[in-house]
This record gives sequence, structure tokens and C-alpha cells, in this order.
Amino acid sequence: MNLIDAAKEQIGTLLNEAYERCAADGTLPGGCPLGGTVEIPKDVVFGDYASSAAMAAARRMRMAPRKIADALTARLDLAGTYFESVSVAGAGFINFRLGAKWYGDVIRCVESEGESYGCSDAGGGERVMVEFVSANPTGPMHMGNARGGVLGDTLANVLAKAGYDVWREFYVNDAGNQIHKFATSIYARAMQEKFGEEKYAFPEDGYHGEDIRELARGFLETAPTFPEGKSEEEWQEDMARFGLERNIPRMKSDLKKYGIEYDQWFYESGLHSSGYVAETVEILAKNGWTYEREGALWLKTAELLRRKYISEGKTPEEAEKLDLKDDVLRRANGFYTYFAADIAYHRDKIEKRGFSKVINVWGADHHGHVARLQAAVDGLGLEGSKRIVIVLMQLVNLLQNGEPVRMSKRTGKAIALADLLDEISVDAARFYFNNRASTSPLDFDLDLAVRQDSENPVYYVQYAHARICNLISMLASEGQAVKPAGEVDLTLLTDDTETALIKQLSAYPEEIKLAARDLDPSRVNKYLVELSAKFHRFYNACRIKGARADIADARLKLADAVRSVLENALGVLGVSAPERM
RNA sequence: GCGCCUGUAGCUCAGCUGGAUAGAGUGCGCGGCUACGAACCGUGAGACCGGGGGUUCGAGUCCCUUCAGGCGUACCA
Repeated sequence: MNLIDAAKEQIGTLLNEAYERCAADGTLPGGCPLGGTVEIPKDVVFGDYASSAAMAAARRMRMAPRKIADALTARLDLAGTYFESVSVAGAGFINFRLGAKWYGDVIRCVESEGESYGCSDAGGGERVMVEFVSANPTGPMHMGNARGGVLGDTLANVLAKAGYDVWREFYVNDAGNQIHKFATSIYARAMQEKFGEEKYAFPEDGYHGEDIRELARGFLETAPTFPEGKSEEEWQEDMARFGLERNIPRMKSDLKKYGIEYDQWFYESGLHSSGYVAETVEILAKNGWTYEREGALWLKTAELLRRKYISEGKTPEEAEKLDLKDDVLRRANGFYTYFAADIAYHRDKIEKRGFSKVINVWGADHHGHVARLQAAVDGLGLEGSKRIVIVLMQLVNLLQNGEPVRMSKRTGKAIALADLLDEISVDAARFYFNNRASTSPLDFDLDLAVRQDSENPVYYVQYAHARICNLISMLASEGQAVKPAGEVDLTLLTDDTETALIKQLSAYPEEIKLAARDLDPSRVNKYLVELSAKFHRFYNACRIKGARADIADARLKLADAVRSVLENALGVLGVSAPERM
């Protein structure tokens, strides 16, 4: 149950009833249904909820907002509602103040819903896929993958809680050009290993990382006859397979260490071998969206995009001004491009597997592909622009001693995901990577992240949880256990820090809903920090031990409700809620 | 050129579909444990919300324009 919504709805109803009375006796003109919004003012001196209905109606009623507000409040009947008083202030805001029943209801709601507190049916059971990380299996994962992993996983948690039917997927790019590059790189390192560094030139565009040398050495142990007995191509094929068989399980286990597990690892190679890519390209051709030039098969991307933009509200003139280009689907050498495979993959997601929404977490450096992919899937007649949603994640700037550290598989200077966990806890990593909206670049300061103190917000939140657990067990050992809400007089919670804390508890379901709507799980971090701060404030202001018995019971109950929601929200982040630290 | 993202306190960032006096952390200045965990709390100073127009009762938020930074514009993935 969402008590914020309940309160807002009640205000809407109350105002409408008051308006009916005013219209009936002529105090206000009839036929002007109330508009405006109900909001939570920043400053509590204005009350707990504020309606702007009077201001919104001023023009239509041709009356001063304050007069409308006065007329409405004069006819309000608060008996039996959540509210104990109402007032008019400012330009014509109608301010409502909550009564004790509402605060008690929040705590009763937290108690009765427990783990499912915060859940809603906002998603209506819609089948959604979240595809994330999908790192190239040609090398170790880096910090950007770590952010994407945490973002995607947490986003999936948020969506599940908001009532979506969520599927997690990792797209394994085990085909195409970079696999060829992968193979030639291992081959070159193997040759160098065997005959000396200077005897065999390493390909300029190869993968320079140390991990390639390790794979080459590992491969040589399994192939003592190398390079005899097979052609170069055959050896490279074996090497690619060998490398993937090593790297993919490692990616799985690295991600698992971060608490990230998938419903499916989807292999790009399967799309090629089954002919699905070719079939998909044929459909595009049949729909008239392709042409041949210089031996390659091209997609009419520019035209598809123009159609897309115009249908989204751009004028034909605006669309014409854009610098749009066509794309190759099948190269002159007969191989399909990554783009062609990606179109096929999304056809598989939408048409074959029936996901009504497909969310992809991509690095911001891929943003140029968003509209193009959507347009191409539009060209298949599968509503790509509507069903494919891309969460663009700005890249991670890794800092050490204040200096930026470049991350690149090619140069081999990557900080591997697995190594990071030698430095910091999973909890700290997950919280840190989710601490910014995906649209903001994230500075990951290694020196800061290793610190296990209050500089790191995750400890602030976890400390609040541990503090409550300790409090509860300490009081229980003295014979004062947490009582069921029904046995506690919650109307005794009237201190400013208590009501502020309860309001924060009430905001949780809304916060989950907004995080799901905006595809922004970092909201949950902010919520947790805010909840913790309000708890610490309450803890310092309101003693439990030594307070009058009924007051102590009520405060202990409140603390326990906070503990429950902290555990709940930390769970959404995949961060532990320790009982002691 | 075209496109995406970002400009809010010294620093790092919040600010929900436009709402009342723009918030927090950190840093700096004070202060709080013979009291449930001081990994905490209170308090002070610190911002013409990059600039300029516009929309309206009302703009950090919406529109236009301009400046600055990041990224992208492959028969790479």
C-alpha cells in the first residue's frame, strides 16, 4: 500500500466535495472542475501536503486564487480523514496537515507487508528483458563493465519490485571480426612464445593485453606439436575456441562474485549458424529496405531514420537537415556485420521470444547506434522505436592518486573487475557504482573506495542498520521486545524527528516506482542515505531506553520499521544489511 | 557539420510530471558521550542554478539561442 498516494487521493476527493458544495450554493462558479497537483512541500511549516488547485483554477473561475482557496477550505470536512487541519498560504496553496492515524498506518503497513513493502503493480506484469554488460569475451572485464553490471542488475531488481516480469540476459559476442582478431592475437603470441619475440610480428590492431600471452601459453600446453600439423586458419580456430572456453566462464564467475547472475547467456554465434541473421536480412530486403552497392548489401538506414523522426514529431525539413547515413549489413566478402547480427538478435527478443519491452544497458560511446537499431527493427515491422529502450551509461573515469587511469583492452592497462574485489568489498562496489544516475559520468576513485569509513556512504547506511539491530537485541535482553503494531500506541510518535522519519518510510513505494519509471536505480541509494540520516537524527533526539514504557515501545517499533525498510532497500541494491560491523 | 550526454556552494552531487525562502555530503569554523554503538548528531559561513531571450499567476525544472566540457558519427564490435 502506498500511503502517499492514499493521502493525495484523499485530498483530491476532499477538494472535489468541497467544490461541489461551493458550486451548489454559488460561492464559486460551477462547471470548472478543479485541476492542479498535490505535492509535498519542501518546508514542513507549510504543512505535509499542498494543493495548487486554487491557483490552477484562478483563470477559469476568474477569481483570485486565495479567494478560491478560502472558499474551498471553508467547506472542507476533515472528519474521519488522514488530516487534522488545513490552511491557506502564499499565492493560494491549500496546505494539509497529517494526523496521527496516517503515521500509525505507515508503520502498520511496513509491518504487515514486510519484504514486499515497496512492491507495486505499476508494471502490470509486462515482460521485460534487461540486457547488460555483454562484454566482449576477448579479454577481462573492466570498470565500465562493473558499472554496467551493477546498473543492469539493480535496475532489474527495481523493475521486478515495480511489478514487471523481468529477464536478465548477457549477449555473448562470440562471432565476427573481433573474434578473428582475438584468434590472430593468440596465434601471434604463441608463435612468439615458441620462436622468440622478434621472430613474429604482432598484428598492429591485435589485443595487446597480458591475458592474451597467458592464453597462448595455456594453449601451447595443450598443443605440443604447434605449429605443425594444421593450417594457420585451423590453429586459429582452435585458439579462438580455447580462449572463449577460458574467458566466458571467467566472466560468469567474476560477475557472480558481484552477485550478478543471468537468466540466459545468449550466444551471437547461434544467430549465424542457425541462419537467423541471413533470414532477418532477407526480410529487410523483402520489405524494400536494402540495396546493393560495391558488392555489399546496404540498409537504407537514412530513410528509415527519417521516417522514425517524422513519426516522432520532427518536421520533414528538420529531418532533412540531419546527417544520416546508410549501413552495411553484408560485407563484400560475404560476412554479415555486427549491425546485421544485432538486428537479428532484437528480432529474436521481440518476435521470437515475445518480450514487449527490451532494455539494453549500453556505454555512452555506443549512443550513435541507438536510433539506427530502433529504425532497423522498425523496418522489420516490429515497433523497434517503441520496444527497444536503451539506458546509456556514461563511462567510468578511474582515478588513482588523482590521476586518470586509461582503461583499454587493447593496451592491456585495464583494471580487471576481479582485481577490484581484492581491494574493496562487494557491498562497497555495488553501492559506489550505483551512486550516480547513468547519465552522469562516474569518477571511481580507488583511494576513496578502499576506505572503510564514513567517507563511503555505504557504511553510513549499513551503520544505521547495525545500530538498530544492536539496539533491538540489547533491549530484548532486558526484557523489552519489539511488540506487534496492534499492541503499541503509535500516536505517541509526535517529535519532529519521528514524523520526518515516518514520512521517509512512507516514501519508499513511490521511490521504487519512480526508479522504475526513470530506469534510474541510483534513486534507491539516495533514498537509503536519506532514510539513514533521518534515523540517526531521530536516534540522537529520542531516547528509547529509560523513556516512559509506552513511549519506548512506540519508538522501538519505529526503529524496527526502519530496520525492515533498510534491509528491504539494501536488498534491492544487492548490498548486505549487517547486524554488526 | 550533424547527433547524444553534462554545466547548481571551494570540491562531489540531489532537486519527482513547473510550485512557496534552491538542498545534502565533503572541506573549513564552533559545539555535543559519568546516557540505547561518536562509523553518530547539532550549528555557522559558503550559490546572481554557465550566459541571454521566451512561455505564465510562478522557471534550476519547459521552449529558443549562445558558451564550455565529454562522447559519437567505419564494409570495427
